[in-house]
Amino acid sequence: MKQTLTEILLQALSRAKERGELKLETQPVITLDTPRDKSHGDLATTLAMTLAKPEAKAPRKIAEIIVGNIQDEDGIIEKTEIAGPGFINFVFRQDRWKKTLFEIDAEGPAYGLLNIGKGEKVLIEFVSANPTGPLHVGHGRGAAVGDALANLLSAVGYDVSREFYINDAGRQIRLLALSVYARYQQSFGNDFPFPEDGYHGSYIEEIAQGFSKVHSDKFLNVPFEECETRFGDYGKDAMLVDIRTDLEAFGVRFDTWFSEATLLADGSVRKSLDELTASRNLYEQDGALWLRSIAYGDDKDRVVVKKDKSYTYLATDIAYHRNKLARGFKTLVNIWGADHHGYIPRVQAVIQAFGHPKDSLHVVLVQLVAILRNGQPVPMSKRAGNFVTLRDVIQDVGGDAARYIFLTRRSDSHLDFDLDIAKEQSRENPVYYVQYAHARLSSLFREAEARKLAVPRGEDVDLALLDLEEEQNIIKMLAKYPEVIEEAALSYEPHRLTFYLQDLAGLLHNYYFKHRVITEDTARTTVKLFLMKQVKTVIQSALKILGVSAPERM
RNA sequence: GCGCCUGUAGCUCAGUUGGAUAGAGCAACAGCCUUCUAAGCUGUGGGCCAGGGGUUCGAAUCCCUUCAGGCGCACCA
Repeated sequence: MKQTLTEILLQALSRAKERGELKLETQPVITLDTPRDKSHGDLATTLAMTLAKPEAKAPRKIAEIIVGNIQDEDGIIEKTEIAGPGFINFVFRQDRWKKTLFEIDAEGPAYGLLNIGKGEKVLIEFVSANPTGPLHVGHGRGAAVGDALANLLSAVGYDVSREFYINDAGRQIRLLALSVYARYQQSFGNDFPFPEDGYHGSYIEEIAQGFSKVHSDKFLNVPFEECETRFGDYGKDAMLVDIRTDLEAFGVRFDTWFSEATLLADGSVRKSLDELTASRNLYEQDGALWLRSIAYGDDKDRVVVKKDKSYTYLATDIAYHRNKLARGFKTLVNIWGADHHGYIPRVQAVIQAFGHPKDSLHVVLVQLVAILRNGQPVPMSKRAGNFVTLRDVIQDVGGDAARYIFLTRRSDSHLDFDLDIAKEQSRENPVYYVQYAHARLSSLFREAEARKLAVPRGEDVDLALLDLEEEQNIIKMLAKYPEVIEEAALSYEPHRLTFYLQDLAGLLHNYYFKHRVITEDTARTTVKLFLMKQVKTVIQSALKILGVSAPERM
């Protein structure tokens, strides 16, 4: 709808130019918005006002010229109106709106899906939690946002892969190994000192127990240095199983689990650094090897190989991102905790050093989640083993509610997750409002079936019978769905979809309360059922993208 | 000290990328079930969009500045 009107306006502009009524030295961008106030029409443009200055004419005058040149060959416009300082408001003919109902009916679950991405490959990396402890709520937020975003990008035609990057190299794994080793020793009564900065959570004891079940006391007299990888691998694998289980319970599945350690093992890191040295993106100074990140907009150059010849974290990240690009992904999306924001320019520098445009890497920052209990913040420290796990939250408030809470906020805004409120108000949680709308519709169709009413198809209905204002509003909301999908996907903001759903469900509840769908009037019943069918389709589609279930009964 | 994010109703948050009279959900108050699910609907109250300055036809939105909160500023990962 927006598109056809844009074309009509473009034609009007070129006609005005031909006639010499407008100069149009530069082609203006045509923006069309849905006005807040319904009396301002279905769509409005500020075109005349933006042209006022370059044309040196009064905005209303320009608006008149534009309107005078509009040719509406297909007859979709009911009314055009110049308002206020120079808005041009358009009202569409009602039958044009109603066509969207046929579209939805014909396309079913495919309604709203677009092909902006044209099958281009996108890699979205998210969660990527260290395999040294269970997932906490913050990871849950990242998982919800990443998964919904992946769904959105698929919906607009990208070929999306989900990836979990496993930080299985480096000091934290050694620390994990030592923590498990210590608990292992202790479980046999040995007075082995627990590392001060080790992982104190009770899950370490469980891992140690699991280890002794497999290996019994075989390693009791082996010094840590000789069996570090044994304990490290065991602990890491156990944690990964845990993490994967939690994510699946949360409805999130990854296409690939990418191990950092393999980058070191197969020489990728060395190869990447050689490549960057050859392209003069690395240089040596003070015995260390540096990346020229300043050249790409970072505020300082960064060390990749330390004086002692060991790699920094950035070195493996260089290899990792090179690997991503080599796999043919044109767009890389990384979902990071907001505390990593300082790291963005560095990685964008890496991308550019490999000859790719800066914006082929898009980082979505997700603010950390503050957990509240009894209105008080719960201190969280992974080392101290004191934190609220994702698993706890799923058990407490349910996966659907948790996902929805995460997705009802812009990802870079702070989030207070009050456990008590989430639990107490779980029946009044906004997610139920939307799900309830779906359950009501399902129930409606069960009732229709019980009365032997067929689910109507396009050819059976007379849309002229949809004459209520509430019905108009619902239809217009349904027509907006593709735009919402597009905007949410292209701005990487899945929360927009939750707000849309909220609005749509609100209209539905209001309509459902005021008007009966199934009545003695067969023709009206049929067409109303037809409308309801399309609402159900859209709610289902949107909930699916958010990763929230659409229950048939509640 | 430098940088990033945030500041909108009592609370939690949206705000169509600069548009017309700033919205929703909770919470509060007053109503609505004989009829397709009341996890719903209707109504009321509630605002110096943190403060100040600027840009222009027009600012919650862009720029400058002050204040407040959070987070970063490693040859850690």
